[in-house]
Amino acid sequence: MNRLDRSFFNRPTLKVAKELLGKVLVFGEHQGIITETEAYIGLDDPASHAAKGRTKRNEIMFGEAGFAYVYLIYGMYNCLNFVTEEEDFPAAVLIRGLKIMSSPPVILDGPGKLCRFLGVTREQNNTDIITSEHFYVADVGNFVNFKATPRIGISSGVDKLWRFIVKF
DNA sequence: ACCCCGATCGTA
DNA sequence: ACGATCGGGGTT
Repeated sequence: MNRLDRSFFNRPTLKVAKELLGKVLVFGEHQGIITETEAYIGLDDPASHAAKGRTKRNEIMFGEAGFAYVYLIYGMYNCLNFVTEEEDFPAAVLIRGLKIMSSPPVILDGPGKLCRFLGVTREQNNTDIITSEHFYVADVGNFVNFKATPRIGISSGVDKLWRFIVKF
């Protein structure tokens, strides 16, 4: 497995979000192809948790690239992100879709479903994806086409086409 | 202490 | 179309 290093994540978030498509997410016994991502970028992105500055919850987004940002949404669901870009610039990529290559394959179309299946919870918040033994992303040479759309479930920043989804 | 609401999902 | 469910963050 050609595991992604910190320099992959320490780049412009739109590049990282697009290039994560087709990569393999490994979490313990589970692994799957990333099929859908969203970018959340900087203090000026109104849809980002970091839009109103640093807080206890979002401070991980201000940290070093290559760490997991996991938060609870709607009191029930966990969402998995990977922090991108330089320290002190808040940005992350939300992992929204995964295809588990079992037989038959399992399609996980949604950030909450994906975390529930994998068993990702807030215990994984702040995990270093670059050095963790059981939690990382690998490049297996998959090439994918994708399309860009507005992000899902947000009420501002709808003009930005920062959701990326593989085309079959 | 209180209130509003959210990067969702399953059911109707 | 709507309810579940609860913590984050702002306000009193």
